[in-house]
Amino acid sequence: MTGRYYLTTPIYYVNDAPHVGTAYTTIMADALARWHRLAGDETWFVTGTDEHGLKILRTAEENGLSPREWVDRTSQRFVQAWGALELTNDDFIRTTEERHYRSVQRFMQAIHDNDYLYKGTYEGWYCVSCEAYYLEEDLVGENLCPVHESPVEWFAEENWFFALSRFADRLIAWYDEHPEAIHPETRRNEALGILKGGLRDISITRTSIDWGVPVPWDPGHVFYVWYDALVNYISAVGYGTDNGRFEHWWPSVHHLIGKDIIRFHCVWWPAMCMAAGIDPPARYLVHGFLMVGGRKMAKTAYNQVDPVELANDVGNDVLRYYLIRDFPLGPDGDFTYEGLVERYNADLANNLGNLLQRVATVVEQKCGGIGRAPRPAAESPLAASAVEHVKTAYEAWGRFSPHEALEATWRIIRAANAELEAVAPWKIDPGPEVDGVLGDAIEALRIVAILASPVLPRASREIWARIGLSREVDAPGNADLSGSLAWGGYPGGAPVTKGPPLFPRRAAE
RNA sequence: GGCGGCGUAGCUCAGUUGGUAAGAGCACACGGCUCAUAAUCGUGGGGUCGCGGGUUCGAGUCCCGCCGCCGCUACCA
Repeated sequence: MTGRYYLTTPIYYVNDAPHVGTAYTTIMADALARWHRLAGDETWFVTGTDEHGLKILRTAEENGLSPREWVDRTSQRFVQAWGALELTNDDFIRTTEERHYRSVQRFMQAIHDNDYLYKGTYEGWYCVSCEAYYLEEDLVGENLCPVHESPVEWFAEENWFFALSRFADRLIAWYDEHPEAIHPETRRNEALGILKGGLRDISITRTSIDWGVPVPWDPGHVFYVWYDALVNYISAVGYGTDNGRFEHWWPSVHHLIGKDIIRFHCVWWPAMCMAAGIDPPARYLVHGFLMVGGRKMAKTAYNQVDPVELANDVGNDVLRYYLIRDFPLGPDGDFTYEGLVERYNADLANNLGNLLQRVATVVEQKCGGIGRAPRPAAESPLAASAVEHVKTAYEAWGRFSPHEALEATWRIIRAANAELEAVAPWKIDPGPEVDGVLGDAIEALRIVAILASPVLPRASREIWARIGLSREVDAPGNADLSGSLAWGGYPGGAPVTKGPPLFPRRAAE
């Protein structure tokens, strides 16, 4: 299924620090991107930061910096966090970049040219922190913002409106024709619910500030931050600046988003695309929230865990494994340190790490440290189940269900442990039987390393090194059912080396 | 209020269009093994599938009502 795979995360608001919630989204995206590279797809993975708006302007002032200096500094926190977590994004888009300005202006100009914009007046109670207007009845206490409980301000300004209301029917029709566009289905229903409820035009420019992308046909206006932000998905691949490149990647895009921003991504954004005359994005992958002790890991809360600190503590691979194995892409999940340790000990230390260790020891004792080739599929008791689980894992990745893929992958590990137990090569003299079972076990490790590499990039490389393979475990195209993932790829004759435990057991706390 | 979703073993969850599947992993108990990170392998206990009705030869699986939790409700990531 070699194809083109353009994957995005939301761009993160630069005033906030990276937290486990944003790390979850970005790590999930990274794993999906790694899988698709592994499957031989031409892959482009982009994340970035959202850097406009009044809130940023004000915090910059509070810090005695120009907005430019402020966002240069704060966006680095994201660049550094993703670097520390060894994420493999191909680009990092910032909404304050020149290329983004040019794309936004071209894009909005196209919408304007197509007569979907008109001038109107908007006034109401405005919360600077939310960058949003509120209806009077939604305010709490003495004119306080319902989210921040801080005073709102009365704003009245003339701005440009986008005729979103004209797109409800077209969007419904489009989603009818593209039933796979939103995953999982429950989120698709939510989006359709929004559409069927009817849409209201929305104002998309501001005159009250100048920290934003200027409206090209009306000096003094800048685009409202949300509208400028969504365009990142096309500015990052050259819309209006490198159209050949844009057409290469669009619309074969997958937007990974949280369930809270469905309205913007599944309603506003495709409507904007239609208005500008380009295809709506092909697919949305909507994930749930990580909760801590049953509570939403809100970005405004103080009970946040620093994902880099956590990763430094437990290891990048381990954090990745926990987030991807324990939280299906869709529902909410409860993030706990205990859960992480439990998962780590059971799957990584006891199953995978220990399998590698015991195999290395027995190969050393019985085979002089030289790995044996696996038996042919027809003769190996392990092969049949391995092949089946490989297939399941492969398909699960394709279904955006990496947690299932990992579950299937670990079945191979269990089967390998069971076969070792059944034959007990450590009890018998060197010979064909010992060679066969050890070859099978090494072969299982080889295959598992490939399948797990999008989630455990470091450990997978280490496993391949220890079983004496020199090629890259994550070489593009290695996820190939009839190629590298087929039974029997381990050549035998390579040195198998023992090393320190891959994943030492952690004491529960 | 409206719309949508959820409620399955102690925990996290699977359960296609209703019919021998009430399951997996973890945890727990017992047994085996000792190559391995007190790891591993085997066996087992345990669930009225939120509650109450209904449809059906047969319902976690469909319908109605109720209870509990959650999301969205129209410019908060």
